[in-house]
Amino acid sequence: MKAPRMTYERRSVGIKDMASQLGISIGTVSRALNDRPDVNPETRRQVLEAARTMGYVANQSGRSLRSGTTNTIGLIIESGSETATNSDNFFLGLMDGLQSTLSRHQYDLVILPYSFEEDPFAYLRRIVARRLVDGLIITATKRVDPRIDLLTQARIPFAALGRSTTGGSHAWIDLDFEGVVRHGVERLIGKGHRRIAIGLPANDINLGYVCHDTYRAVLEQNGIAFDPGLVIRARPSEQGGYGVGSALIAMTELPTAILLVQDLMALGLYRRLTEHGLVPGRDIAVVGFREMPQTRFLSPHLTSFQLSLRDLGAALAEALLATMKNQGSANRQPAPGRIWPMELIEGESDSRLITR
Amino acid sequence: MKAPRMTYERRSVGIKDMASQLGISIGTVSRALNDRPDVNPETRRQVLEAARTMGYVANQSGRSLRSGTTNTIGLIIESGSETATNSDNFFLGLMDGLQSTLSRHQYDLVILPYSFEEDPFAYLRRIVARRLVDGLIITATKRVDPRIDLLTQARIPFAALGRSTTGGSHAWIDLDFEGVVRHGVERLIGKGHRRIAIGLPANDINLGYVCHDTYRAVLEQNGIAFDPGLVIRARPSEQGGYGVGSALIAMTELPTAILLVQDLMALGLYRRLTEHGLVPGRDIAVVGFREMPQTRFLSPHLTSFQLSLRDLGAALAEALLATMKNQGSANRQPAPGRIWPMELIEGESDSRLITR
DNA sequence: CTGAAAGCGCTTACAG
DNA sequence: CTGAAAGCGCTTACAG
Repeated sequence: MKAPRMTYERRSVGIKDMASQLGISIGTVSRALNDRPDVNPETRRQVLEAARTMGYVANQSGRSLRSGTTNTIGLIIESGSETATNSDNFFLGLMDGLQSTLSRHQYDLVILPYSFEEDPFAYLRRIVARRLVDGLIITATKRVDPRIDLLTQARIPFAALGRSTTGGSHAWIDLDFEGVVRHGVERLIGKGHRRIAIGLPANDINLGYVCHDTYRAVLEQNGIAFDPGLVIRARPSEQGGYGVGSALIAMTELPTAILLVQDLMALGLYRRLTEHGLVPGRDIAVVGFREMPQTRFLSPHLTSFQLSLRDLGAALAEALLATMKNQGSANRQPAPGRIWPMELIEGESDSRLITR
Repeated sequence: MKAPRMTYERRSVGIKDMASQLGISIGTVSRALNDRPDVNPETRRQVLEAARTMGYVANQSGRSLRSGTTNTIGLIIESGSETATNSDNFFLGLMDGLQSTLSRHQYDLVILPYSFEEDPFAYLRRIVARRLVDGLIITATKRVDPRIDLLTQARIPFAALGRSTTGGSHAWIDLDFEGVVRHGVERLIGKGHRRIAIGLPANDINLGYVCHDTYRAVLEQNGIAFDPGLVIRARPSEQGGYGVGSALIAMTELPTAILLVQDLMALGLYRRLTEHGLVPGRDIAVVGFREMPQTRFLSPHLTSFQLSLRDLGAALAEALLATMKNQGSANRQPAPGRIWPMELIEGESDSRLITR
């Protein structure tokens, strides 16, 4: 009543092959391979040698089924959406940092993309139920995000890129939007600007609030009246930045400065200003958000903020690994959230004094 | 001698829970869930209902171990390298097309990133041996690529993005570099250009050959002597394009036109030309390679070639699925290679007549 | 149409 | 230090 071998053609060398080749039991092979202490050094040597020559690597399904772990961490990202298409090199940089840190801890990274047409919650539920991964990094975290409750309940260790009001003690890292807005606005005020506009992405409510509030607070702390007309919301893309440019031009009086809180907007803004005969840095001071390959070539050089995506990825990986270690222990520590600092890089887009 | 449950905390509902809840055997539960024909419709209904309410999804490891398949397709990409950082939205677009086609065939897509510091061959070998996926898409295919032999030997179905001289009958799709060069050069000749430079990526030998040969052939077919001094090799990035600009400027006589066979080069070239007081389209005709978000904003609009990344991803998925179906059947068809056409989009960067 | 049972490839507590 | 054996969660040929 032996079930037929379904995978005959693709059969690769298994632990039994190793054992019979070496004339020892599969248990010993397994122990040697998994660095158990109680193995004769010579036996271990032979096993490792045989694994190398026979090309043996443990079948992950067998291993996972038995041990309950997959040694795999998943990074969940949205594919195909406008945001994703534009966030492009952000994720590739992040992946690199995640990857290098995780592999040092014997974890593999897999990226799990869900289409923007799909329900992110349903997708995540499937991933969780299938037990594909030991831990997860979620991105595009929403202000209210049911995925956080799902993962907490399922007791899957995870770390979130982005703050949320959902949940309470999960690990997260978010970019320092307050810091960017505060630093940017204070810098412009310091250079004598009083009419300072701000360009915000229209898509993410949480980020929008954070930036808006900080912007207003910094102005008022400096005795400048908040003018809601100077808050411009646009899509998080070059196109959005172009729209920000149009909005500026349409104002009865052009602000002397603008701060953008989305990386790609600067491209469209520069283009719109140039089309209109305005020169960034001469006619209006511009401070951008994140320095990236595309903005590095803007002329005049854009003053903006820098972060190491690789380091951010590494920090996310560390946060997740800490959660996983913590999960096992008796007295759980609440996982801390963390604000990721960004460093101002001075360009010439806001260096000149502008008076009107 | 029962092994202790290691995964107590994270235990989720399994097939046994379903069976005991419904008062039937696990075999019947499995059959109902897997759409076997020989199940009482009412039983099936109850099972599906219970799966929904209890949140049951089959554990992938159990399933894989038994069936020998994972229902997962892997896309292998390099993370962290210069190429990857710049290829950015290319992969996100591709993923979207792969994803949507694969999910229609009940496959999940996972992205398997390897660090540029890692040996791609060793990485692939591990993936293969662990039996993580049922099929693979490999990218950044080299002219001579040992990965192809590895996968062929291991009998893992795969499709390659990019041509190779390695292997013979595997599925692959490559962009139509000949077509782009032929079309681009002929177009420029048609507009009266005789001194036409070409900017090629310095990194990929195969692509370099293909483009170089086509460039030369088209020129000679049109009675124009090939001048090796007009072939400029540079890194596949904005920086590289900037260097191409410098090389042009350094020539004793500026060519009247240039064709770039890498998408990002146009950005750097525009910048370098502008810095030097030259206007693309007025002082030198420029034809770019692939239209992408970053080049869409160049002024004057860049004449370049367009492709749908989503469609390309879908085609790669189809090619892989055909291979997988084929693998089982008795008389194997050789999997065909395919050249992916790109469509010229007219801009103003090469519309004006330039005489010197 | 359904149940009982084998077995996929591993890891590991236990006995020696 | 090693072997024999149980069992992780499934799928499926077989018997009824």
